[in-house]
Amino acid sequence: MKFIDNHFTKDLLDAYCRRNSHVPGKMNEVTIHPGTMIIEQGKSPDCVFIILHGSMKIHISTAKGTEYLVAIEGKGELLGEVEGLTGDPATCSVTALSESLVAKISPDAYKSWLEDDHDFALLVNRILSYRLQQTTKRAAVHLTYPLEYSVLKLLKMQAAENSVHITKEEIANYLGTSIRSVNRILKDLQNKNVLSPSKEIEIVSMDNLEQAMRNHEE
Amino acid sequence: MKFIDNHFTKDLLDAYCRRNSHVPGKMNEVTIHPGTMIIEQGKSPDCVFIILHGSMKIHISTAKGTEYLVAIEGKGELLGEVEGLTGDPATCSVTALSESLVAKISPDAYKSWLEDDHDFALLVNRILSYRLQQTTKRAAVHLTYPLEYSVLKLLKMQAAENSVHITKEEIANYLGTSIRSVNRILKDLQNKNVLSPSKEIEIVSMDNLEQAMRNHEE
DNA sequence: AGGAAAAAAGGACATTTGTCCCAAAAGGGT
DNA sequence: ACCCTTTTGGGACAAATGTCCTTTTTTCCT
Repeated sequence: MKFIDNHFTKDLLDAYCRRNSHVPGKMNEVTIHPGTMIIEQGKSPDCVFIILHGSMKIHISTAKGTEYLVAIEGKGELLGEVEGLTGDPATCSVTALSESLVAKISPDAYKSWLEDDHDFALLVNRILSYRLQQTTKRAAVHLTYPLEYSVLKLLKMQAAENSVHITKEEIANYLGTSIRSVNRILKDLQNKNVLSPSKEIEIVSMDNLEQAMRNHEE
Repeated sequence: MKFIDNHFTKDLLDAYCRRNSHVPGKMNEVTIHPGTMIIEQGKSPDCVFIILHGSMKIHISTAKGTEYLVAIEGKGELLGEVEGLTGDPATCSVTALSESLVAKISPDAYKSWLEDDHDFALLVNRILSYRLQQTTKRAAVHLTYPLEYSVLKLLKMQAAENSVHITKEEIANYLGTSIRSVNRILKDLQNKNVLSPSKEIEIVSMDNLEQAMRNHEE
Protein backbone atom coordinates (compact mmCIF):
# COMPACT_ATOMS: atom_id res chain seq x y z
CA MET A 1 0.00 0.00 0.00
CA LYS A 2 1.24 3.47 -0.86
CA PHE A 3 0.44 6.63 1.00
CA ILE A 4 -0.15 9.42 -1.41
CA ASP A 5 -0.83 12.14 1.06
CA ASN A 6 0.80 13.55 4.16
CA HIS A 7 -2.02 12.48 6.42
CA PHE A 8 -3.27 9.42 8.15
CA THR A 9 -6.74 8.25 7.55
CA LYS A 10 -9.03 5.87 9.30
CA ASP A 11 -8.63 3.57 6.32
CA LEU A 12 -4.91 3.34 6.77
CA LEU A 13 -5.30 2.45 10.39
CA ASP A 14 -7.93 -0.16 9.66
CA ALA A 15 -5.87 -1.64 6.89
CA TYR A 16 -2.91 -1.89 9.17
CA CYS A 17 -4.93 -3.50 11.92
CA ARG A 18 -6.30 -6.05 9.51
CA ARG A 19 -2.85 -7.08 8.40
CA ASN A 20 -1.48 -7.23 11.90
CA SER A 21 -3.74 -9.12 14.16
CA HIS A 22 -1.49 -8.56 17.16
CA VAL A 23 -2.08 -4.83 17.08
CA PRO A 24 -5.75 -4.27 17.95
CA GLY A 25 -5.25 -4.92 21.62
CA LYS A 26 -2.66 -2.22 21.71
CA MET A 27 -4.64 0.33 19.79
CA ASN A 28 -8.00 1.82 20.55
CA GLU A 29 -10.12 4.81 19.80
CA VAL A 30 -10.96 7.34 22.45
CA THR A 31 -13.07 10.47 22.56
CA ILE A 32 -11.41 13.50 24.09
CA HIS A 33 -13.33 16.42 25.50
CA PRO A 34 -12.28 20.03 24.93
CA GLY A 35 -9.71 21.18 27.45
CA THR A 36 -8.39 17.72 28.20
CA MET A 37 -4.64 17.44 28.00
CA ILE A 38 -3.60 14.21 26.35
CA ILE A 39 0.13 14.82 26.45
CA GLU A 40 1.80 16.74 29.24
CA GLN A 41 5.07 18.49 28.74
CA GLY A 42 7.87 16.99 30.79
CA LYS A 43 6.23 13.61 31.23
CA SER A 44 6.61 10.60 29.01
CA PRO A 45 3.38 10.28 27.10
CA ASP A 46 1.82 6.87 27.54
CA CYS A 47 0.80 6.65 23.91
CA VAL A 48 1.24 7.88 20.40
CA PHE A 49 -1.93 9.49 19.07
CA ILE A 50 -3.46 9.98 15.69
CA ILE A 51 -6.19 12.57 15.40
CA LEU A 52 -9.18 11.00 13.66
CA HIS A 53 -11.27 14.10 13.94
CA GLY A 54 -11.41 17.29 15.93
CA SER A 55 -8.55 19.67 16.63
CA MET A 56 -5.84 19.94 19.21
CA LYS A 57 -3.36 22.56 20.20
CA ILE A 58 0.29 21.84 20.78
CA HIS A 59 1.80 24.17 23.32
CA ILE A 60 4.84 24.73 25.49
CA SER A 61 4.97 26.46 28.81
CA THR A 62 8.22 28.16 29.58
CA ALA A 63 10.05 28.36 32.89
CA LYS A 64 8.77 31.91 33.09
CA GLY A 65 5.19 30.69 33.20
CA THR A 66 4.13 31.98 29.81
CA GLU A 67 2.65 29.75 27.18
CA TYR A 68 3.75 29.37 23.61
CA LEU A 69 1.40 27.89 21.05
CA VAL A 70 3.36 25.64 18.73
CA ALA A 71 0.61 24.64 16.36
CA ILE A 72 -3.00 23.69 15.96
CA GLU A 73 -3.40 20.29 14.35
CA GLY A 74 -6.41 18.56 12.91
CA LYS A 75 -7.51 15.34 11.33
CA GLY A 76 -4.81 12.93 10.30
CA GLU A 77 -2.02 14.34 12.41
CA LEU A 78 0.35 12.35 14.51
CA LEU A 79 1.14 13.33 18.09
CA GLY A 80 3.81 12.14 20.48
CA GLU A 81 5.63 10.29 17.73
CA VAL A 82 9.05 11.52 18.76
CA GLU A 83 8.65 10.62 22.37
CA GLY A 84 7.03 7.30 21.53
CA LEU A 85 10.20 6.37 19.76
CA THR A 86 12.83 7.75 22.06
CA GLY A 87 11.06 7.50 25.39
CA ASP A 88 12.08 11.09 26.12
CA PRO A 89 9.76 13.25 28.14
CA ALA A 90 7.43 15.30 25.95
CA THR A 91 8.68 18.67 24.74
CA CYS A 92 5.18 19.99 24.29
CA SER A 93 1.77 19.55 25.81
CA VAL A 94 -1.23 18.69 23.69
CA THR A 95 -4.75 19.79 24.60
CA ALA A 96 -8.03 19.19 22.81
CA LEU A 97 -9.71 22.31 21.48
CA SER A 98 -12.87 20.64 20.26
CA GLU A 99 -14.51 17.33 20.95
CA SER A 100 -12.09 14.96 19.26
CA LEU A 101 -11.62 11.35 18.39
CA VAL A 102 -8.12 9.95 18.55
CA ALA A 103 -6.51 6.59 18.01
CA LYS A 104 -4.22 5.64 20.87
CA ILE A 105 -1.29 3.41 20.05
CA SER A 106 1.03 2.05 22.67
CA PRO A 107 4.67 3.01 22.16
CA ASP A 108 5.55 -0.63 21.57
CA ALA A 109 2.92 -1.04 18.92
CA TYR A 110 4.06 2.20 17.34
CA LYS A 111 7.64 1.04 17.26
CA SER A 112 6.78 -2.27 15.72
CA TRP A 113 4.53 -0.59 13.21
CA LEU A 114 7.48 1.52 12.14
CA GLU A 115 9.68 -1.54 12.02
CA ASP A 116 7.23 -3.67 10.10
CA ASP A 117 5.83 -1.25 7.64
CA HIS A 118 8.28 0.50 5.46
CA ASP A 119 5.68 2.69 3.81
CA PHE A 120 4.52 3.81 7.20
CA ALA A 121 8.05 4.88 8.06
CA LEU A 122 8.23 6.82 4.84
CA LEU A 123 4.95 8.51 5.60
CA VAL A 124 6.17 9.55 9.02
CA ASN A 125 9.21 10.91 7.27
CA ARG A 126 7.14 13.12 5.07
CA ILE A 127 5.03 14.33 7.94
CA LEU A 128 8.09 15.28 9.94
CA SER A 129 9.72 16.93 6.93
CA TYR A 130 6.71 19.04 6.30
CA ARG A 131 6.47 20.15 9.91
CA LEU A 132 10.12 20.99 10.03
CA GLN A 133 9.76 23.21 6.97
CA GLN A 134 6.78 25.00 8.44
CA THR A 135 8.36 25.47 11.83
CA THR A 136 11.55 26.84 10.37
CA LYS A 137 9.79 29.30 8.12
CA ARG A 138 7.63 30.51 10.93
CA ALA A 139 10.59 31.06 13.22
CA ALA A 140 12.29 33.09 10.53
CA VAL A 141 9.23 35.25 10.00
CA HIS A 142 8.64 35.91 13.67
CA LEU A 143 12.17 36.99 14.24
CA THR A 144 12.47 39.30 11.30
CA TYR A 145 9.12 40.96 10.83
CA PRO A 146 7.18 43.17 13.20
CA LEU A 147 4.28 41.69 15.08
CA GLU A 148 1.69 43.17 12.76
CA TYR A 149 2.99 41.08 9.91
CA SER A 150 2.69 37.86 11.85
CA VAL A 151 -0.79 38.76 12.94
CA LEU A 152 -1.79 39.41 9.35
CA LYS A 153 -0.27 36.15 8.29
CA LEU A 154 -2.13 34.27 10.99
CA LEU A 155 -5.42 35.96 10.15
CA LYS A 156 -5.01 35.08 6.52
CA MET A 157 -4.26 31.47 7.39
CA GLN A 158 -7.28 31.30 9.63
CA ALA A 159 -9.51 32.81 6.98
CA ALA A 160 -8.33 30.19 4.49
CA GLU A 161 -9.06 27.31 6.81
CA ASN A 162 -12.04 28.91 8.50
CA SER A 163 -11.66 26.25 11.12
CA VAL A 164 -11.92 26.62 14.88
CA HIS A 165 -12.44 30.05 16.31
CA ILE A 166 -9.17 31.31 17.69
CA THR A 167 -9.15 33.50 20.78
CA LYS A 168 -7.05 36.60 21.27
CA GLU A 169 -5.17 34.85 24.00
CA GLU A 170 -4.24 32.07 21.62
CA ILE A 171 -3.07 34.61 19.08
CA ALA A 172 -0.89 36.15 21.75
CA ASN A 173 0.56 32.80 22.73
CA TYR A 174 1.10 31.79 19.15
CA LEU A 175 3.04 34.94 18.51
CA GLY A 176 4.82 34.81 21.83
CA THR A 177 3.53 38.16 22.91
CA SER A 178 1.06 39.69 25.34
CA ILE A 179 -2.65 40.18 24.86
CA ARG A 180 -2.06 43.88 25.22
CA SER A 181 0.10 43.92 22.14
CA VAL A 182 -2.39 41.89 20.17
CA ASN A 183 -5.15 44.31 21.12
CA ARG A 184 -3.04 47.22 20.05
CA ILE A 185 -2.41 45.68 16.67
CA LEU A 186 -5.97 44.59 16.09
CA LYS A 187 -7.04 48.14 16.86
CA ASP A 188 -4.51 49.49 14.35
CA LEU A 189 -5.83 47.07 11.78
CA GLN A 190 -9.34 48.32 12.38
CA ASN A 191 -8.16 51.86 11.70
CA LYS A 192 -6.45 50.68 8.56
CA ASN A 193 -9.73 49.20 7.40
CA VAL A 194 -8.47 45.66 7.41
CA LEU A 195 -10.70 44.50 10.23
CA SER A 196 -14.25 45.51 10.98
CA PRO A 197 -14.71 47.81 13.98
CA SER A 198 -16.96 45.22 15.60
CA LYS A 199 -16.09 43.16 18.62
CA GLU A 200 -15.44 40.03 16.62
CA ILE A 201 -12.29 39.68 14.61
CA GLU A 202 -13.50 39.83 11.05
CA ILE A 203 -11.71 40.76 7.90
CA VAL A 204 -13.27 43.64 5.97
CA SER A 205 -11.20 43.32 2.86
CA MET A 206 -8.68 40.69 1.92
CA ASP A 207 -7.14 43.16 -0.51
CA ASN A 208 -6.43 45.60 2.27
CA LEU A 209 -4.98 42.79 4.33
CA GLU A 210 -2.65 41.72 1.59
CA GLN A 211 -1.67 45.30 0.95
CA ALA A 212 -0.79 45.70 4.61
CA MET A 213 1.38 42.60 4.42
CA ARG A 214 3.18 43.90 1.34
CA ASN A 215 3.96 47.13 3.14
CA HIS A 216 6.19 45.17 5.48
CA GLU A 217 8.01 43.47 2.66
CA GLU A 218 9.21 46.85 1.38
CA MET B 1 22.61 -3.31 10.29
CA LYS B 2 21.31 -1.07 13.02
CA PHE B 3 22.01 2.60 13.51
CA ILE B 4 22.56 3.33 17.13
CA ASP B 5 23.12 7.00 16.86
CA ASN B 6 21.47 9.98 15.21
CA HIS B 7 24.30 10.58 12.81
CA PHE B 8 25.65 9.27 9.59
CA THR B 9 29.17 8.07 9.43
CA LYS B 10 31.49 7.33 6.59
CA ASP B 11 31.17 3.66 7.54
CA LEU B 12 27.43 3.66 7.03
CA LEU B 13 27.82 5.17 3.62
CA ASP B 14 30.52 2.73 2.63
CA ALA B 15 28.53 -0.21 3.91
CA TYR B 16 25.54 0.91 1.94
CA CYS B 17 27.58 1.36 -1.21
CA ARG B 18 29.04 -2.07 -0.85
CA ARG B 19 25.64 -3.67 -0.60
CA ASN B 20 24.22 -1.71 -3.48
CA SER B 21 26.50 -1.76 -6.42
CA HIS B 22 24.20 0.42 -8.46
CA VAL B 23 24.70 3.36 -6.15
CA PRO B 24 28.34 4.43 -6.45
CA GLY B 25 27.86 6.10 -9.80
CA LYS B 26 25.22 8.29 -8.26
CA MET B 27 27.14 9.21 -5.19
CA ASN B 28 30.46 10.95 -4.86
CA GLU B 29 32.52 12.91 -2.40
CA VAL B 30 33.29 16.55 -2.95
CA THR B 31 35.32 19.12 -1.08
CA ILE B 32 33.59 22.41 -0.44
CA HIS B 33 35.42 25.64 0.25
CA PRO B 34 34.29 28.10 2.91
CA GLY B 35 31.70 30.51 1.61
CA THR B 36 30.46 28.21 -1.11
CA MET B 37 26.71 27.80 -1.18
CA ILE B 38 25.76 24.20 -1.87
CA ILE B 39 22.02 24.68 -1.62
CA GLU B 40 20.30 27.86 -2.66
CA GLN B 41 16.99 28.88 -1.21
CA GLY B 42 14.21 28.88 -3.79
CA LYS B 43 15.94 26.53 -6.19
CA SER B 44 15.63 22.77 -6.29
CA PRO B 45 18.89 21.42 -4.95
CA ASP B 46 20.51 19.02 -7.38
CA CYS B 47 21.56 16.64 -4.64
CA VAL B 48 21.11 15.45 -1.12
CA PHE B 49 24.25 16.00 0.96
CA ILE B 50 25.77 14.33 3.94
CA ILE B 51 28.46 16.25 5.78
CA LEU B 52 31.49 13.99 6.24
CA HIS B 53 33.50 16.66 7.94
CA GLY B 54 33.55 20.42 8.31
CA SER B 55 30.62 22.63 9.18
CA MET B 56 27.89 24.37 7.29
CA LYS B 57 25.34 26.99 8.09
CA ILE B 58 21.71 26.72 7.15
CA HIS B 59 20.14 30.10 6.58
CA ILE B 60 17.08 31.81 5.19
CA SER B 61 16.90 35.23 3.64
CA THR B 62 13.61 36.99 4.12
CA ALA B 63 11.76 39.17 1.66
CA LYS B 64 13.00 42.10 3.71
CA GLY B 65 16.58 41.29 2.86
CA THR B 66 17.67 40.21 6.31
CA GLU B 67 19.21 36.85 6.98
CA TYR B 68 18.11 34.33 9.55
CA LEU B 69 20.50 31.64 10.67
CA VAL B 70 18.58 28.40 11.09
CA ALA B 71 21.37 26.20 12.37
CA ILE B 72 25.00 25.28 12.13
CA GLU B 73 25.48 21.64 11.31
CA GLY B 74 28.55 19.47 11.46
CA LYS B 75 29.72 15.97 10.71
CA GLY B 76 27.08 13.37 10.04
CA GLU B 77 24.26 15.73 9.21
CA LEU B 78 21.92 15.40 6.31
CA LEU B 79 21.08 18.34 4.05
CA GLY B 80 18.44 18.81 1.41
CA GLU B 81 16.68 15.63 2.42
CA VAL B 82 13.22 17.15 2.33
CA GLU B 83 13.63 18.68 -1.09
CA GLY B 84 15.32 15.58 -2.42
CA LEU B 85 12.19 13.69 -1.63
CA THR B 86 9.51 16.11 -2.65
CA GLY B 87 11.28 18.01 -5.42
CA ASP B 88 10.17 21.27 -3.79
CA PRO B 89 12.43 24.28 -4.03
CA ALA B 90 14.70 24.60 -1.01
CA THR B 91 13.38 26.49 2.01
CA CYS B 92 16.86 27.34 3.20
CA SER B 93 20.27 27.98 1.77
CA VAL B 94 23.31 26.05 2.95
CA THR B 95 26.79 27.56 2.93
CA ALA B 96 30.08 26.06 4.03
CA LEU B 97 31.71 27.74 7.02
CA SER B 98 34.90 25.73 6.98
CA GLU B 99 36.63 23.57 4.41
CA SER B 100 34.26 20.61 4.26
CA LEU B 101 33.87 17.23 2.73
CA VAL B 102 30.41 16.15 1.71
CA ALA B 103 28.88 13.14 0.07
CA LYS B 104 26.60 14.08 -2.78
CA ILE B 105 23.73 11.77 -3.54
CA SER B 106 21.44 12.24 -6.48
CA PRO B 107 17.78 12.60 -5.54
CA ASP B 108 16.97 9.35 -7.30
CA ALA B 109 19.65 7.46 -5.44
CA TYR B 110 18.43 9.02 -2.21
CA LYS B 111 14.87 7.99 -2.90
CA SER B 112 15.83 4.45 -3.68
CA TRP B 113 18.06 4.30 -0.63
CA LEU B 114 15.05 5.25 1.46
CA GLU B 115 12.92 2.70 -0.34
CA ASP B 116 15.43 -0.10 -0.09
CA ASP B 117 16.80 0.35 3.35
CA HIS B 118 14.32 0.33 6.14
CA ASP B 119 16.89 1.13 8.80
CA PHE B 120 18.00 4.12 6.81
CA ALA B 121 14.44 5.41 6.73
CA LEU B 122 14.24 4.96 10.48
CA LEU B 123 17.48 6.84 10.96
CA VAL B 124 16.22 9.73 8.87
CA ASN B 125 13.16 9.67 11.02
CA ARG B 126 15.17 10.11 14.15
CA ILE B 127 17.26 12.87 12.65
CA LEU B 128 14.16 14.78 11.62
CA SER B 129 12.51 14.21 14.99
CA TYR B 130 15.48 15.57 16.80
CA ARG B 131 15.66 18.65 14.62
CA LEU B 132 12.00 19.30 15.04
CA GLN B 133 12.33 19.19 18.81
CA GLN B 134 15.27 21.57 18.77
CA THR B 135 13.63 23.99 16.39
CA THR B 136 10.44 24.09 18.37
CA LYS B 137 12.18 24.67 21.67
CA ARG B 138 14.30 27.40 20.22
CA ALA B 139 11.30 29.19 18.73
CA ALA B 140 9.60 29.08 22.10
CA VAL B 141 12.62 30.47 23.89
CA HIS B 142 13.19 33.30 21.45
CA LEU B 143 9.64 34.44 21.69
CA THR B 144 9.33 34.38 25.43
CA TYR B 145 12.68 35.40 26.83
CA PRO B 146 14.62 38.61 26.37
CA LEU B 147 17.53 38.65 23.98
CA GLU B 148 20.10 38.35 26.73
CA TYR B 149 18.82 34.93 27.65
CA SER B 150 19.11 33.65 24.10
CA VAL B 151 22.60 35.03 23.81
CA LEU B 152 23.60 33.29 27.03
CA LYS B 153 22.09 30.10 25.80
CA LEU B 154 23.95 30.31 22.53
CA LEU B 155 27.23 31.11 24.25
CA LYS B 156 26.82 28.14 26.52
CA MET B 157 26.09 25.88 23.59
CA GLN B 158 29.11 27.16 21.73
CA ALA B 159 31.32 26.66 24.76
CA ALA B 160 30.16 23.05 25.03
CA GLU B 161 30.92 22.28 21.41
CA ASN B 162 33.91 24.60 21.14
CA SER B 163 33.52 24.21 17.42
CA VAL B 164 33.82 26.88 14.77
CA HIS B 165 34.30 30.46 15.79
CA ILE B 166 31.02 32.26 15.44
CA THR B 167 30.95 35.89 14.40
CA LYS B 168 28.82 38.58 15.96
CA GLU B 169 26.96 38.94 12.73
CA GLU B 170 26.06 35.27 12.84
CA ILE B 171 24.88 35.64 16.42
CA ALA B 172 22.69 38.50 15.30
CA ASN B 173 21.24 36.50 12.44
CA TYR B 174 20.73 33.47 14.59
CA LEU B 175 18.77 35.51 17.06
CA GLY B 176 16.95 37.47 14.40
CA THR B 177 18.22 40.77 15.65
CA SER B 178 20.67 43.51 14.71
CA ILE B 179 24.38 43.60 15.38
CA ARG B 180 23.81 46.71 17.42
CA SER B 181 21.64 44.79 19.86
CA VAL B 182 24.14 41.99 20.13
CA ASN B 183 26.89 44.47 20.90
CA ARG B 184 24.79 46.06 23.56
CA ILE B 185 24.18 42.77 25.22
CA LEU B 186 27.74 41.55 25.01
CA LYS B 187 28.80 44.80 26.63
CA ASP B 188 26.30 44.28 29.42
CA LEU B 189 27.60 40.78 29.93
CA GLN B 190 31.11 42.14 30.24
CA ASN B 191 29.93 44.48 32.95
CA LYS B 192 28.20 41.60 34.69
CA ASN B 193 31.49 39.73 34.68
CA VAL B 194 30.25 36.95 32.46
CA LEU B 195 32.48 37.81 29.51
CA SER B 196 36.02 39.06 29.58
CA PRO B 197 36.48 42.73 28.66
CA SER B 198 38.73 41.73 25.78
CA LYS B 199 37.81 41.99 22.14
CA GLU B 200 37.21 38.31 21.76
CA ILE B 201 34.05 36.76 23.11
CA GLU B 202 35.29 34.66 25.98
CA ILE B 203 33.50 33.42 29.02
CA VAL B 204 35.06 34.48 32.32
CA SER B 205 33.00 32.28 34.56
CA MET B 206 30.50 29.64 33.65
CA ASP B 207 28.93 30.04 37.10
CA ASN B 208 28.23 33.69 36.45
CA LEU B 209 26.79 32.79 33.08
CA GLU B 210 24.45 30.23 34.54
CA GLN B 211 23.47 32.62 37.28
CA ALA B 212 22.60 35.23 34.66
CA MET B 213 20.41 32.69 32.89
CA ARG B 214 18.63 31.77 36.08
CA ASN B 215 17.84 35.42 36.70
CA HIS B 216 15.61 35.36 33.65
CA GLU B 217 13.80 32.25 34.75
CA GLU B 218 12.58 34.08 37.87
C1' DA C 1 55.90 53.69 10.95
C1' DG C 2 52.33 56.68 8.83
C1' DG C 3 48.07 57.33 6.70
C1' DA C 4 44.02 56.21 4.04
C1' DA C 5 40.28 53.01 3.68
C1' DA C 6 37.40 49.65 5.75
C1' DA C 7 35.22 47.53 9.56
C1' DA C 8 33.45 47.46 14.12
C1' DA C 9 31.63 49.77 18.23
C1' DG C 10 28.75 52.66 20.45
C1' DG C 11 25.82 57.23 21.28
C1' DA C 12 21.31 59.29 20.49
C1' DC C 13 16.84 59.10 19.33
C1' DA C 14 12.56 56.77 17.30
C1' DT C 15 9.78 52.90 17.50
C1' DT C 16 8.01 48.85 19.38
C1' DT C 17 6.65 45.97 23.05
C1' DG C 18 5.87 44.81 28.05
C1' DT C 19 3.83 45.90 32.54
C1' DC C 20 0.73 47.85 35.54
C1' DC C 21 -3.41 49.53 36.45
C1' DC C 22 -7.82 51.69 35.82
C1' DA C 23 -12.03 52.14 32.94
C1' DA C 24 -15.51 50.01 30.19
C1' DA C 25 -18.20 46.14 29.00
C1' DA C 26 -20.26 41.77 29.73
C1' DG C 27 -22.35 38.26 32.47
C1' DG C 28 -25.32 36.52 36.53
C1' DG C 29 -28.12 36.55 40.33
C1' DT C 30 -31.98 38.64 42.82
C1' DA D 1 -33.80 46.71 35.94
C1' DC D 2 -30.19 46.97 39.34
C1' DC D 3 -25.95 45.88 41.46
C1' DC D 4 -22.08 43.13 41.94
C1' DT D 5 -18.55 40.26 40.01
C1' DT D 6 -15.68 38.96 36.29
C1' DT D 7 -13.73 39.73 32.00
C1' DT D 8 -11.92 42.62 28.36
C1' DG D 9 -9.93 46.89 26.42
C1' DG D 10 -6.93 50.52 26.54
C1' DG D 11 -4.03 54.61 28.80
C1' DA D 12 0.45 55.71 30.66
C1' DC D 13 4.83 54.82 31.50
C1' DA D 14 9.06 51.71 31.54
C1' DA D 15 12.01 48.73 29.15
C1' DA D 16 13.81 46.71 25.07
C1' DT D 17 15.12 46.99 20.36
C1' DG D 18 15.87 49.15 15.71
C1' DT D 19 17.92 52.86 12.93
C1' DC D 20 21.01 56.20 11.85
C1' DC D 21 25.14 58.20 12.20
C1' DT D 22 29.50 59.43 14.49
C1' DT D 23 33.64 57.79 16.72
C1' DT D 24 36.99 54.40 17.37
C1' DT D 25 39.60 50.55 16.01
C1' DT D 26 41.58 47.58 12.65
C1' DT D 27 43.64 46.53 8.26
C1' DC D 28 46.53 47.05 4.65
C1' DC D 29 49.29 49.54 1.49
C1' DT D 30 53.36 52.42 0.55
